[in-house]
Amino acid sequence: MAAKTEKKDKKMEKKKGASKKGQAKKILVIVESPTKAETIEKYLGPDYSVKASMGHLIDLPKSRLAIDTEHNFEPEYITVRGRAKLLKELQGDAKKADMVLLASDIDREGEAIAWHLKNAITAKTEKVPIQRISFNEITPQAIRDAVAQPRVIDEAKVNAQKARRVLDRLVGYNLSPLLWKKVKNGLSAGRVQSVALRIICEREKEVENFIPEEYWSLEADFKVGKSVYTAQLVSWQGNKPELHSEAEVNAITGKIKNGDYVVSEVRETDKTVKPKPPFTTSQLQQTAANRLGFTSRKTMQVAQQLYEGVGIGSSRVGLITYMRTDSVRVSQTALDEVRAWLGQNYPKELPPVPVEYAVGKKAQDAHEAIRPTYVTYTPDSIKEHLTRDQLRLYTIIWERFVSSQMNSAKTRTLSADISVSADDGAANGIFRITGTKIIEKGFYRLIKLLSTKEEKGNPYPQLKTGDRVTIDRFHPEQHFTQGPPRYTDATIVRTLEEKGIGRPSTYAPIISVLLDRYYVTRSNRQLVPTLLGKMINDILVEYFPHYVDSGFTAAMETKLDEVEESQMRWPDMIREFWAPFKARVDEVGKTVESFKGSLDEPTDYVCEKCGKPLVKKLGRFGFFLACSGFPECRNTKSIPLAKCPKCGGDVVARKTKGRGKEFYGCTNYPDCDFISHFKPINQNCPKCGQFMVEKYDKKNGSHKVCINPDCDYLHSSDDEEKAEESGVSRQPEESGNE
DNA sequence: CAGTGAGCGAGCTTCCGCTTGACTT
Repeated sequence: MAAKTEKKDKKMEKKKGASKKGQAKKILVIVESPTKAETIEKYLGPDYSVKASMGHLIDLPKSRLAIDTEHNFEPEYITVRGRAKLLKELQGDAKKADMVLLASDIDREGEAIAWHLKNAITAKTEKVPIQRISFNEITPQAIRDAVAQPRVIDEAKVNAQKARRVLDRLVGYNLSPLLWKKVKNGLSAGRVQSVALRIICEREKEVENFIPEEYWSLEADFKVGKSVYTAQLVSWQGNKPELHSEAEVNAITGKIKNGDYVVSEVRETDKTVKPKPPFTTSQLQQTAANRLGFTSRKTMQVAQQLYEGVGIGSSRVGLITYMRTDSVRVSQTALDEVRAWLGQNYPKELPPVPVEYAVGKKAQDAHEAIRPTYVTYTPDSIKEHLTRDQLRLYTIIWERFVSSQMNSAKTRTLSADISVSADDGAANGIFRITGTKIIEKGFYRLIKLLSTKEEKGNPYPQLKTGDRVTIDRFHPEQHFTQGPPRYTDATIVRTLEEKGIGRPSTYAPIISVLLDRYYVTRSNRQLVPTLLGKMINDILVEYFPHYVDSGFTAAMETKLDEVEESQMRWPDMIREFWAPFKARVDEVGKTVESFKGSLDEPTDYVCEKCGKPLVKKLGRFGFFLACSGFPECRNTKSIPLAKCPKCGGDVVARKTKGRGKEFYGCTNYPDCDFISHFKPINQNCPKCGQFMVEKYDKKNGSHKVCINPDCDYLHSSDDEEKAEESGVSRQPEESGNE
């Protein structure tokens, strides 16, 4: 199998020969993650040696298709570039061992990793027995059980992975070159990224087509004794009020301003609020985005740090379980621990039996939920050892897990209707006051960073039917209907997960690839497709609608299940897909005109050399402005992002020589040395008029700051607040499990 | 803190999913 690099390795093998010292032979266990290897080695003791493969070592080559479409789609596997050394080490270790236990993850990919490892080891030595073990939690008991029940590799599962891999390769490596030919070199398309792009583009169309409409709301303050309550007009003449203009509002207030107001009905309803389940990867990314302003990528980076561990005292402590998971399952050990901790600290909020959560249908369930490894490390107790970002992410993980095993909260909502008849008696309206209070705190006692205003309650009116109240003043307010919100990291990840597209390990990279290809830009946290992105999407949707649809992935998964249950042979599955797909690729390649040349985006900028308009183009280094008079006029310039506060010139994006990190400098350099490491946002400081930037730093997270060092506008603002201001807060925070 | 684009060329780009460092500043 792993043909390519093996030949070279064989020579080395003979020289090393018999094991040197009288080292006692051991059982070699191979897992995927080195952090896991460390932990498991501790659990298993001195007879075992645990090593990590760090994911796949054997895969398709990057440089060519490597699928024999003429002969049963046989893939040509090679050792992944840069992994030969590690593979050789594992082969060497295996040779010295008494037995090898392949303990890669329990999902499709893990089974394939085990299979490749087995082949690679067998190619070296056939003497060592190789078996497969699996566990889906890292606890001493689970590991011991797994070791006691070794099994053989599940070939059907491996075949399902092979089919998945081959299918993705065929789609990606056929569609991408078509785009190079028809649009531009270096572009890409694939089963997952193209659907993500499509989802974003379709939403953008809705945003573009949305026509805001004016409407008005009418609130009123009422005095009851010394208290003042704000109420909303909910009914007028027996109907829900639809107010389109100030005049309509004034017509109402005119009629009722001297009316009699009496409480006509008071209702109280109680609601049980259940705690949310512990985090999966997708939920963690969503919550960290909404609460902390983190991108998916940043969430995963910080989570990785917590997983690998931080120095506490003299030792390194892994603070959370594995961060790439689709399951909310929790080990019995962890349940016992959290219940013991709650018994000590919140005995009244400890339910008699553990709270259970259903694992999602699509979950492969190879790992536990993301939870703190030790509940006793409360966020407060370890805050000195963590950076601000680590602490905040750890805090939401800790709060979410601990609260998930606490009692539900109970809230009571009072809704009081205040009726008014118009002066002439011919009209009537109802204003409604609502107030909520918490009557049983339950898990609300614990959560702090995760709590919302709603959970904290709001003023609870003391009113009963028949009370007379007096009007204090009206607050008419103008509004405009809002279009659908653009996707953010949080909402695109939620949507992809719902549709079964992508995996926990790929949610963040999917967003990154759309940004890297310039298909999408991020603007105030929103994902906005570029002209290029829209064009690519239009092409794919027009010519390959079936393959860039979430239904394609769903159908694929169904068939992979059949392969996994040995009801279908994997080459048959691929063949079924391949014939029509390939025919379509060829046809489009032959018949469809090139789109090159229609990529330029008109702008309002004018060429200072020849007076013609400038157009926005995409080059190897991103977008830039070029004269539409090309080739007569070859003027080009960078896109101005803001006015330079030092000299009034243009601030543009630049990349450093070394690794191409973006920064923002004045075009008048070297005459003007203004430079900013932070990207100007399309907003000027209301205090001093200079431009503002979005800053990310360890101390403050992400926040808007005025670029002027002498101006303190918004210097102290925090991401949590910002996340709510940024216009995306209307979107429900997480997938509705209410 | 350069220069980017299109025509002949020449060779390269690309997928999804599993894992970390090794790079810079």
